[in-house]
Amino acid sequence: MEKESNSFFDKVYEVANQIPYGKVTSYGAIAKYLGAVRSARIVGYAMNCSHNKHIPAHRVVNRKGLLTGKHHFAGTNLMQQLLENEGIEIVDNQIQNFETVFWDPSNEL
DNA sequence: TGGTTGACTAAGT
DNA sequence: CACTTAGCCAACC
Repeated sequence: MEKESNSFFDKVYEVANQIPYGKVTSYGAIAKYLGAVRSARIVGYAMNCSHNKHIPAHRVVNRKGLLTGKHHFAGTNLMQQLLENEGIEIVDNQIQNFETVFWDPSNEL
């Protein structure tokens, strides 16, 4: 039951799990919370393996609020469907009112 | 052990 | 204002 996650990935998973319902965040925000703003790419890389974990990766988008990683989901618009199911409006793969639904772990945690 | 990759971000053209 | 280039850093082969 070791929760000591030495890997950067596991740290990302913990933060992603703390994303509240109906909210989204960016890779850079998670990286910033982990103290590695420049490792935003690593966060996205970690999400690549999130399928094995129970991580709401659909709540994590890039800084522009664009669903860049939707291609990695099962369906074509599965990621968008999940977000819309949480009350988030998405048009052209871009989150509307991004600032409204944006959740910054560094600010909330 | 070393080199490539990538669900990013910021800056430049 | 939109596209291009460069820097970043950890995991993967």
